Amino acid sequence: MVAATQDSQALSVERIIDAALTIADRDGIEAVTMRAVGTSLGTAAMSLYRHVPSKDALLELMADRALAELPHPDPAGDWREQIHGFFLAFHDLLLLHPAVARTMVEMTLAGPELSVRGENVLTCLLAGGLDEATAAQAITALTWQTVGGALYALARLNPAHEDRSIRLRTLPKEQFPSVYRVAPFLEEDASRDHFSGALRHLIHGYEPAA
Amino acid sequence: MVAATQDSQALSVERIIDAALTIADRDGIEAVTMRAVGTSLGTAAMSLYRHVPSKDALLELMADRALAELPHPDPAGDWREQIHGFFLAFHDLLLLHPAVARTMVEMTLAGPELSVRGENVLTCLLAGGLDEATAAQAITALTWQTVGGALYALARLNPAHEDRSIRLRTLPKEQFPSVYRVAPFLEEDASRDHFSGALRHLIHGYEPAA
DNA sequence: ACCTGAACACCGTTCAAGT
DNA sequence: ACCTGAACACCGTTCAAGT
Repeated sequence: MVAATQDSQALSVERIIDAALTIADRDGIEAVTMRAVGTSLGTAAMSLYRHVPSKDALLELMADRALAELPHPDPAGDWREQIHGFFLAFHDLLLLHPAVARTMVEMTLAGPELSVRGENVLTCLLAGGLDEATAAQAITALTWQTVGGALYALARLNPAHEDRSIRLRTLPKEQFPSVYRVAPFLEEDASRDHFSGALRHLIHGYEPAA
Repeated sequence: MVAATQDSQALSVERIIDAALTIADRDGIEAVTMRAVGTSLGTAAMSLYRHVPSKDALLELMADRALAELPHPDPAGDWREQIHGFFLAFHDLLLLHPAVARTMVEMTLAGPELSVRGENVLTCLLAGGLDEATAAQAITALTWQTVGGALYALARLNPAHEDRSIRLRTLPKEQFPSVYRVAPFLEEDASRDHFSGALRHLIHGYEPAA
């Protein structure tokens, strides 16, 4: 009649995805092991396999769940602004859920949440006057720019990055004059504004010739 | 004068890198284990640790070795052509060495081979009239576009990709009209020309205002 | 019928014992 | 001084035995 404890609550795909995302956001994607997810739900690791076929499938489900927080670009608005806003939000979301960025490069995602946004993005691009071939190319380019930019920002956030800055400064100044001229901008925090600017350049590159 | 031993038994960092790259190119990055590399050289896995501090370090060394095949962009030539040619060659190289593409997103690479090309790329961009901040942004954007594009092409080459095409066609046609309009271009082989075109758009986006 | 402990076939890396 | 087998602390996943 009365459930013994909250931990003994029925297992479900939803609860498994939630638990895995919590671990990933807190301790990183490498902390997401079937044993750890099981333990956090008070069950054996093997019980998860009744609801999820494999760890890879779980990673995809986690990504699609996180992607559900993305806004929907509005084809009625100015296409440049809609595209810019959407991919900036995408970038922000990947920084919040580093595990999703990693999953996106490991697997080719095509979950329901991403599909719906894809439809809207393509509608915006077509409404902006891009032909079908160019729109296909643009959505790919924008996505990789976003995932790449997020991975780059994430790499700079972790401690191991210090090594890289140090290595940059050990390059002989005479042989690397351009690196030294640009270094202050390469070393500055990979900020939201930085990515936002790159995004505007990319969108500008796809502007149909007037 | 000590004879340079062509002796196949003499272990060295160079031979370890070569053996690891051979395995990676033939069987994929997941086949690169310390045990496998050791076996292919006729030694125990543990012997490798005398020449290489860790597996991660080996992966970085492998990437830098492969990157040595890259051309050097020429700051004296037209900057658009030089940049385009260099990143297209970069793309080709990543398709030849899939392991390198993976390593580039896992770690922040800054080996000697990449540093030299970075200097030349930046010199081209500065010569093209980009200011320091924009040049820093552009080299990052171009790199991620290239790595992302290569990973995307590689993902389409492996068998698991079929699932994705199938999933795309199961979307309800009425709710995904734009996806269906663009689908033929999304599904066509991610060819060299496809990437080349995206690269031109990106470079065009960074063209200084006349 | 559902759950799970033990086990399997792997990893990277440590360490002490081998030559 | 060099090398390496065994071992440690992990993985994802299978499977048969438990309830």
